[in-house]
Amino acid sequence: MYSDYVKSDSRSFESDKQFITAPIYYVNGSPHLGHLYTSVAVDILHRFALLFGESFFSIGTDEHGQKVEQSAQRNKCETQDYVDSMYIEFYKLMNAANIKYDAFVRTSSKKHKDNVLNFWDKLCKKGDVYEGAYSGWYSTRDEQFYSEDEVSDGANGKIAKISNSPVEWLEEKCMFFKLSKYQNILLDYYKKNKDIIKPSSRYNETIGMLEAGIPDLAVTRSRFSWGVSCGEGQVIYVWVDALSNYITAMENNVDYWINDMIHIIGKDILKFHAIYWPALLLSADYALPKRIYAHGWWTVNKEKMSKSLGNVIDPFEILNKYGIDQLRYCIMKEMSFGQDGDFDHERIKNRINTELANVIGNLTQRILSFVWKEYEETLEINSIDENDYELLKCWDECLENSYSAMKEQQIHVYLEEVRKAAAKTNQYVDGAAPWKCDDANKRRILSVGIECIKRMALILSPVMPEMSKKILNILGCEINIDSWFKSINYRKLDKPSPLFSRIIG
RNA sequence: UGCGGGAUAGAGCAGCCUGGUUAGCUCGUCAGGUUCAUAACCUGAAGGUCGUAGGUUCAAAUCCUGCUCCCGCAACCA
Repeated sequence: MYSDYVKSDSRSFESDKQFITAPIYYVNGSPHLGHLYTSVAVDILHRFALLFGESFFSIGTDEHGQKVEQSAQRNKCETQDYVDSMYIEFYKLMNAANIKYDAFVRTSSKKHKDNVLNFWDKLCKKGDVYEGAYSGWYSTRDEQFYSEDEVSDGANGKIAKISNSPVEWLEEKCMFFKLSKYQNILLDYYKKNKDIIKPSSRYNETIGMLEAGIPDLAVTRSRFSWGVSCGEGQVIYVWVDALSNYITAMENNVDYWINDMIHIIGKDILKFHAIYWPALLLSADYALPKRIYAHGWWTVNKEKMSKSLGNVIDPFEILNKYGIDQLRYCIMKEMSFGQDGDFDHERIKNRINTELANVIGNLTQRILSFVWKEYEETLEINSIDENDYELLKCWDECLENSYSAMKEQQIHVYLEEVRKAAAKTNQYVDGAAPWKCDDANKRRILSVGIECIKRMALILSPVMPEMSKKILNILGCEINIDSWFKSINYRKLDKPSPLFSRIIG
């Protein structure tokens, strides 16, 4: 019966590929919870996709711009030395959080700068870049020009309405990108492809911005030099520089990955990814992204996370405090992907104790230690009854539902599916009560239990790689989806120890 | 003025796009059960007129309109 079950339930999942990107982080400040969150989210989406097919994951650091230059000056060091030291912080975070990227792009690297010039060249050849003299209100802080109706009188002179940052009247020669040319093209495109920008509220926002009209973009700066020079004392606009990191990441495989770009971004950089970037891509004759997903922001105990409030969460500190796997799980479970969420130590603790220690950890422990105590040899499933079948079926559904949720970047839905299946398994063990059974039934029940543990470890491997590795090593399983339908093959177990310890106090 | 997000049991959320089972879930509370397991696990109960007023519909938490309240829109910044 079990072999029939395996046969009838083996299904092939669509094996496609994706090029998934995290933003490149601005090195003007230290890493915080937000950087950790974005990185982990993309890492999970990446690792999940890897179970079924191909995925390429890029991330990096944005190291150019006037503010970086100024920070370096304040710290009295060479700009390159300054960005090197900041880069290290982000690099460390990747290791500390077990982020398995394929490419880490530093915008100050030669490779990237060459690529930016190459990209720039394409825009110029297309005839989308023209020289103009810009006169307008310039904000150093925003690194941006504003028009007359975008500024107002502040206490100490003119300020930009949108950001309240001081502006000064400036006339400078610079190059423009014909962004307006792409306004209607993008509008049409998005209206025909409503599922590119997610969540849908961000789609609406983008349509709104496009309908409001987008003027041509000043894409060079001459007020500072820390960037990619395009001649005559001009430096390429940071966003043109930064966005093209995605091309740099693909190196020689642009043709291979370009059709499968999935950008995961914070909601603050929607405009750059949903409008500027696609326009630039069109200009350079590249394919457009197939998904742009903007996630929400963290508050801390319901307050905005900010330096002045002094409530910025240090990612290294909490990783160290709660554990890597635990924290990866908790921050993803804490908010619906796309919505804002709140960080609260009490809730993290609570979640670790209940969902991880009590449900997932304890379930694993009660089955493994039972088997460890009673059996010397392999426990394979050979016959199953109705209840066993129902339970295994439930895990298959979990797999399918998780798969479709993750196709839509619904990480929280996937995690909830797994938690539900784990709870079902606990119910099953209680109902079957193997501790009361004769040997044949005990073997049957525990073999099913082991199978469930294997599946749970497999499907959670994108979120908690270390925990999964620990279990799957015992059971002799590879981390790919074939293992789901392959029976396990293990020796006498080592004495199992709890996966997650409870946090007391 | 404006833009965006939100309002669902004591707390935190899902569901809303693609209206249709007794509106779900987690935590907490209360009462049982169980002992394989990390004082864990299982069962059951109490607790919501889904912010408000209308509209569309055979049917609305779900679609439409008005209103009220809350959060964000200085800097850092995912």
